[in-house]
Amino acid sequence: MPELPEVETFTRNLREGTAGCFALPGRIVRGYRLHWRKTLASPEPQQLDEWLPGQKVVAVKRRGKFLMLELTAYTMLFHLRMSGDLVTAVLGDDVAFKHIRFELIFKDGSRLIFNDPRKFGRVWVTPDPGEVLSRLGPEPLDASLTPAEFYSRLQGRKRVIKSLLLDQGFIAGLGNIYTDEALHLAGIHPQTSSHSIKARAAGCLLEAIRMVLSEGIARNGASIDWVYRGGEYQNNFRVYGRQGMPCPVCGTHIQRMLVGQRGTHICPQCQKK
DNA sequence: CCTGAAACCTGTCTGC
DNA sequence: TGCAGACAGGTTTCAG
Repeated sequence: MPELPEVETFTRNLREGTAGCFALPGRIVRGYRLHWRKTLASPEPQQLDEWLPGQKVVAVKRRGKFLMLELTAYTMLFHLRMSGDLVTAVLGDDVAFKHIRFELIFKDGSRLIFNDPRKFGRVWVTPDPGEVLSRLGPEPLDASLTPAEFYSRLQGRKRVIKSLLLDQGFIAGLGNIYTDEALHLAGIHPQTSSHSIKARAAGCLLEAIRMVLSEGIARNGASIDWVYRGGEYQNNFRVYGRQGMPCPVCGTHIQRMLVGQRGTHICPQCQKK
């Protein structure tokens, strides 16, 4: 489900609290419950029995599409993949979620619930989060990624631009929605070879990526179907899911195509090869 | 190194 | 109403 803006929204809510979601920092872990074995990527469950009790939540952070709970001596990482959802509740609450895969239980009886219908989501606990995050590319919103650096990275690869933007090792956090939106905003056809993008266009693309991600964060992410709720960015889509509808820039009908086996939405007028 | 296909899963929607 | 098939915000692995 979620891309960078949606994970950022979860992160902010769990760090600071919001209506219907309480803040995690300061809570002490009592234990956990694992309802679907594969959801726990690492370590083995018996290792968690040893590691988790007594750990305090020190901070809640995001890196790419990973949400990180920094504990006293370990880091717990969540990847929500296609349908993961993180919600808070109190022990004993009758929770309406039908697909709970993992729960983190705190000493005060509160709990963090990982609900995930499609079972693609994963949880890691590790003393060194670098083990899980080492292959990620740069954060798109981090100022240390300069237009010159971004251009140079594009030049170093010879791939279809949309597939490259979806590659988390190239840049971390973009998914199918924000990639389509950014390419449209930058006026770049998704099948353009990364190698052929000029410095000026690369600068536009980086700027477009930052615009759509910032706007997504400002609107608490995008809610499209039953999976994720609470976001408003779906009301600002320029092309995603709008096949047959007019381009907001020129009025041409938006087309849907496949690029790297992913549904892709373009304005054929604004995004020429 | 690059691409496409398949696998991992369940839920929803469309068309017959 | 029932049912098959397509499709879904992601990532990994494998064949060519």
